[in-house]
Amino acid sequence: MVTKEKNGRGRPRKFDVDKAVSQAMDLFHQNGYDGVGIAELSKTIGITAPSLYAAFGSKRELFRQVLQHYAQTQGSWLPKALAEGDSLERSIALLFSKAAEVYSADPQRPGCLVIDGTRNCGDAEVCELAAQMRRVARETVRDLISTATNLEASEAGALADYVAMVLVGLSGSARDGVAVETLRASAEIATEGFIQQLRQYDR
Amino acid sequence: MVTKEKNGRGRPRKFDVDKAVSQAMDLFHQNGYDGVGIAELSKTIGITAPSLYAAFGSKRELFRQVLQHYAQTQGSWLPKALAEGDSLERSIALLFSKAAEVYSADPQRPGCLVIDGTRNCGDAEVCELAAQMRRVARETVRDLISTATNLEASEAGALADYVAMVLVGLSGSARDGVAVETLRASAEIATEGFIQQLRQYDR
DNA sequence: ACCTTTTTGTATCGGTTACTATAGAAATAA
DNA sequence: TTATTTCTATAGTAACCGATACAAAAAGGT
Repeated sequence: MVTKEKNGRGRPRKFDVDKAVSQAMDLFHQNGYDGVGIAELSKTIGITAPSLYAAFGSKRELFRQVLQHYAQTQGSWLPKALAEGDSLERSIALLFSKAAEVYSADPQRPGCLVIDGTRNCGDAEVCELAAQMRRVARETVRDLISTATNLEASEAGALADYVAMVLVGLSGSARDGVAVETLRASAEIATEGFIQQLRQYDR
Repeated sequence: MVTKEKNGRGRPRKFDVDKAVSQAMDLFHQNGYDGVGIAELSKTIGITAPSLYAAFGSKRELFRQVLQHYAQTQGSWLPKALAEGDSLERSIALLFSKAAEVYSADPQRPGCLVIDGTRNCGDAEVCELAAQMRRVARETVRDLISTATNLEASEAGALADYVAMVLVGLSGSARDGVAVETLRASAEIATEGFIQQLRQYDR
């Protein structure tokens, strides 16, 4: 990590903040934002509630840091997959198949934290945090489509919305317990739909 | 309704049970199972908590009745759409486009209660109730595919899983606030993927 | 009128939620 | 050492969770 706050004068803290964020990420990924309580968080991290609040301010702020950490670790496959393909079709195919694998890789933490971590969440601000990250991801996909083709903005947008819808479907299905191979098969069919529509736009 | 219990001996109840189930359905659809409390339920229905428990037994039992009511009203479009199309391709196209409309018809209750109502739900039994209904829907789709084509069981199953994944994607996207037209466009692309894969299997 | 049955409202149960006031413990700086 | 800073633990806040004990109220049966 870049932020390595130098030790001040006071008593040094007994736990690793980065590790705590990572542990919190796992919990939120498993049970969603509302499904994880301060008691479970502090117990898992191994500190008491006041220490947690001294370090992160609030459950909401902790989740904000968790989302950033997620984007830099678990969620980093998305921009990578988009950059790897040698063509737009291959990039999307890679995106969908990678999603199928990643979303079902850990049976205890299926799906995507950004997509499903705040579903049915009562805290509107927390929902907005995840929504913003989803918007960024959608724009990344849309920009790739725009730069790789000569499509109109509305057409590139429609394709990006379709990609987003498929990712939501794969994440939710993984959360419902659908197996990897099943997910991958659905991802391939979804890829064919994308290619088909792309060619229809492109002519 | 069929069940019209004749008035017994005791004090007559002051509220309509069916109407109460309908109101509870709306609340659960809006905020998910865990997102609705007994206080909100009883306040909306217009009764006190003891009356609610006397009529339904528990929050879990109330939700069970809500799911059945949902299947008979809001969710009845699914088997209808599957039966209406004059071909398998048309049936799936109808299914997806109908889903896009229904899931975003009411901005206050987007998506599907069965798909997203128990997402991140802490009660495992309640999750299983919804999961069972999803399984029934998947089998309905699979049976239609099997009877309409000469595909192997695994191929029909893969197509049914794809259809389920798309429905999850449409419901979740609707819940994320995606507009009707956007949803419909994604549904059409998803339909093309289905048709493409169907033809590939069929040859 | 009296008894039985069922629903009603009041008031509350124990448990959990996110969060914090207070004070002591452990480190550094002077 | 003394003072300052910061973390830690104990204990507790008010509000909410699902679910109830209790008794009065309102109906039918006899």
